[in-house]
Amino acid sequence: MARLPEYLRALHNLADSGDDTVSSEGLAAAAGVNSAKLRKDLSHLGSYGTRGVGYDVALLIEQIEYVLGLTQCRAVALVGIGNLGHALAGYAGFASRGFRIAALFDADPARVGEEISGLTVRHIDELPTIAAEESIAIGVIATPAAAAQTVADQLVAVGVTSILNFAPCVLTVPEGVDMRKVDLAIELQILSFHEHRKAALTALPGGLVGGAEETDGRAGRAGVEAVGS
Amino acid sequence: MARLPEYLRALHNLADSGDDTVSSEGLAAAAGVNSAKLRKDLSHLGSYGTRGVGYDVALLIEQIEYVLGLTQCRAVALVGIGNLGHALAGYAGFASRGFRIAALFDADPARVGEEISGLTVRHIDELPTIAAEESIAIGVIATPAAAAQTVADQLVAVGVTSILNFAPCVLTVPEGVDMRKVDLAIELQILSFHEHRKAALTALPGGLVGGAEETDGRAGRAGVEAVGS
DNA sequence: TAGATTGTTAATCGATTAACAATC
DNA sequence: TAGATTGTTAATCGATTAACAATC
Repeated sequence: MARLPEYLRALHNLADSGDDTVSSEGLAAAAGVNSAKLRKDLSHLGSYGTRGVGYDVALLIEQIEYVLGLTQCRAVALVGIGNLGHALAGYAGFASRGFRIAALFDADPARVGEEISGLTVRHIDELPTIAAEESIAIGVIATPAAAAQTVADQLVAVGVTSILNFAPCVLTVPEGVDMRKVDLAIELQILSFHEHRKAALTALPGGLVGGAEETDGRAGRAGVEAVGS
Repeated sequence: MARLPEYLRALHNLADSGDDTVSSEGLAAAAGVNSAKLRKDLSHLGSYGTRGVGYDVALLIEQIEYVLGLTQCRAVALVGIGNLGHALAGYAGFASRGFRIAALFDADPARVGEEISGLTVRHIDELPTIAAEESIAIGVIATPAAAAQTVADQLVAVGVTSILNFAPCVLTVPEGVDMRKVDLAIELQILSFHEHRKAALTALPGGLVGGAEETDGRAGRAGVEAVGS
């Protein structure tokens, strides 16, 4: 299911290129996955392909958008207008994919009142009022870690049941509230691990260097997968 | 392995609280995982716990940092200094967790020369020179999708073997180059799916409302897991 | 010794994927 | 009909987790 958005993006690209039909092989390549996996994923949506032909691009876009609930534009509240919050507020990719940033909040009075791409930053205390006015569906937390749990509680209190957390901490929410997390530093740390591993491999006594890079790479990956990467 | 950074963060919090020992149960709770999973993960690093006592916080931090290769500070090159690039360049969370943003690049001459938190934006053509000077270990791509593959190729050409991609597209890199992807719009689309599902559940004919929320929530989750979320 | 907690086993579960029958 | 491609089966693989022996 988490792969449907990736398929959707690939399908939009295909539609823009003028293709109106695509095989599982072709779409899988565009989305960077195995074609059997793609067919299995799509079969969960129902049967929208034609054997011997492929999938109708426009129809599949329609179906995936329906399943993802993208046929209605969802209102997003963004809390924490620091560096990252500023970037998210101005990120064009949200609007172009069915989301509307409907309100910006911060706890710092110095930031309240600032205008960012057409929206005024409100104080977090105004959340209940504005959440009702704008029927906020999704909350995005871009505050420091210390404030994040309080903000999550406030979002839940006004009825938000989907939260995207950028703060580097674990948040607790009630059953029924969906929470996703993006931690930029953790992404780098995972890459750092791979760097470290690759460095260790090339330093191995008797290890091959240069031309044998591919083979080494494969061996290294297998080792990583064994510890659960 | 992808969970080690999360454990590390929890351990740092514990150390700051003055704890010098922690049980698998306690650390698992702080990191938001099952304690059996945590013990299994840690056992892959070697045996650093004491039966009947728990784990030594300082020792475990040391071990995880070693495995993740965080004992050396890694130099990061950031390419694409738009909205998101600005935020990443100023993000304090990188420096505090063992990474140094060593260079900023953009292809737009209008952006070259701008100064952001002490660094001057360079033209992407200067990448080969500066990558060598700063021994860049990790590349971060925050360009529009259309430019991302070219940038990835350029990074690979100067010897970067770890890339974090924020552009909403699939990138192809040679064997041996590690690639991670963060797509902010996809995160929202996944939340949108859950919103859609929850709305469908409450609208079910004969569906329970109000007090039965928890039970509904569980049923909903089970249904989602069945389609592979 | 008694209590606590790790490290590991083994069972379970879900995700992946090759292969192929169904069918356009 | 022949070729192509889906939808599904079944085998495989890895990840999760309860349970417990080892041991501090």
